[in-house]
Amino acid sequence: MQVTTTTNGTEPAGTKVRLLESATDLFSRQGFGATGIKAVLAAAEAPYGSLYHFFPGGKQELGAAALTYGGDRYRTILESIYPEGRDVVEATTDSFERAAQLLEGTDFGYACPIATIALEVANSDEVMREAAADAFESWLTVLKQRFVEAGMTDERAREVAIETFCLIEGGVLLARTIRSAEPMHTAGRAASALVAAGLADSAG
Amino acid sequence: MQVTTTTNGTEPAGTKVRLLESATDLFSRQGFGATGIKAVLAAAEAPYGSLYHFFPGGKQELGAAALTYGGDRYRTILESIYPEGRDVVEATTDSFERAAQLLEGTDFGYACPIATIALEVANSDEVMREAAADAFESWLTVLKQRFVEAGMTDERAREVAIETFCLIEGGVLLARTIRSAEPMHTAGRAASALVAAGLADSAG
DNA sequence: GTCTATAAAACGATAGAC
DNA sequence: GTCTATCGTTTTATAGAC
Repeated sequence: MQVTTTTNGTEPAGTKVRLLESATDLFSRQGFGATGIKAVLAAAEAPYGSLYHFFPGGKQELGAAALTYGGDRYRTILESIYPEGRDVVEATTDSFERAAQLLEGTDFGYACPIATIALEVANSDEVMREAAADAFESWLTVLKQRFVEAGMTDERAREVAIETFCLIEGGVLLARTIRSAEPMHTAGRAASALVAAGLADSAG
Repeated sequence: MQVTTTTNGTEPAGTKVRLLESATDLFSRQGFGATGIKAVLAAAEAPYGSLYHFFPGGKQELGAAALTYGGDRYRTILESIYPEGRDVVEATTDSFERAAQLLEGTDFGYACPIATIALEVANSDEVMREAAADAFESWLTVLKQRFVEAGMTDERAREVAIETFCLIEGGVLLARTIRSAEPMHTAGRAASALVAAGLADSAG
């Protein structure tokens, strides 16, 4: 009787989740290629062989699973920042301010769980690239849905979702590199303005 | 009599430049950690030891030099897209369309020469992080200068420069990951609108 | 079923031949 | 001054002990 199909078990699931959390954290902050599986195992306080037990496909399978895991986690956060009914301009401003605080609070160590890895594997690993693409699309879907509920057309809502995404990802990249939260504040104001413009256009 | 101080020499400089070009290309598309120096040397058709001859500091020095080299090259391109006197809204639209065409023309292999590496080293290699930061700041300076010349205040010009940067970098990240030029077109329209808004505000 | 000890390969770096 | 052959380490992956 196999119980390794779900991660909802009582005891044996713990190691797998710790592995995913460590992998998401290390891969996103140091890069996928630069992080050895040994470092992931050490951070998760897991024995060597457990990686190949939970992820028979080795580092690639762990990488793809970490992208899915990190993508799901941030989607949940996004849904909590944009609860149904909340003013979307306000929520947008809030999401950038939160990211800015997180960056400053972690000495600019906070990183997008997907971006670093996505840029590395976009042209070299199709399996991982698709996992990253699915994660990004799930975020865009959440944003689009909220914008539609706020009154935008489907087409306009997707555009504004993409604009918001680009500003936050570009902001994190610049903020981490120059070690300043300035880009997050600036990008946040621009995103809020674009969301407001999208609402105004659709309201005609 | 040493002639290794400049890269302008007749024959011996060729290898160094080829090394920098290969490094910039491979590091930005596959990642710094995932790319071995052997692969860089092979792409540059340079013998093994030449790397340590031109870059005694090894891989780190090559990485930092590649960031400076790639940063300078794109700054030159940026200056050609935003020549003095050209309408900055038009130039902004143009820069995103060019990036979109480049992405489609290279099967989404085109990548920012800095972004991938910057995300990898932002929290692990201070020397390379500073090289990446200098490159980004040099691009922002070009944009800001053109925006000031077009009539924006210093403060507003830097803000709009940052917004444009974030949209293009976020756009390239998303486009490469989902293998579609859609984000570049969408981000381009948003950037042009933000530049136009910046001009209108300053003209107020 | 869980983990440790080992193997084969690739890495960055260097010493020394030309 | 230019390059090749080699060193020691670290990497991923596996085979087999418990």
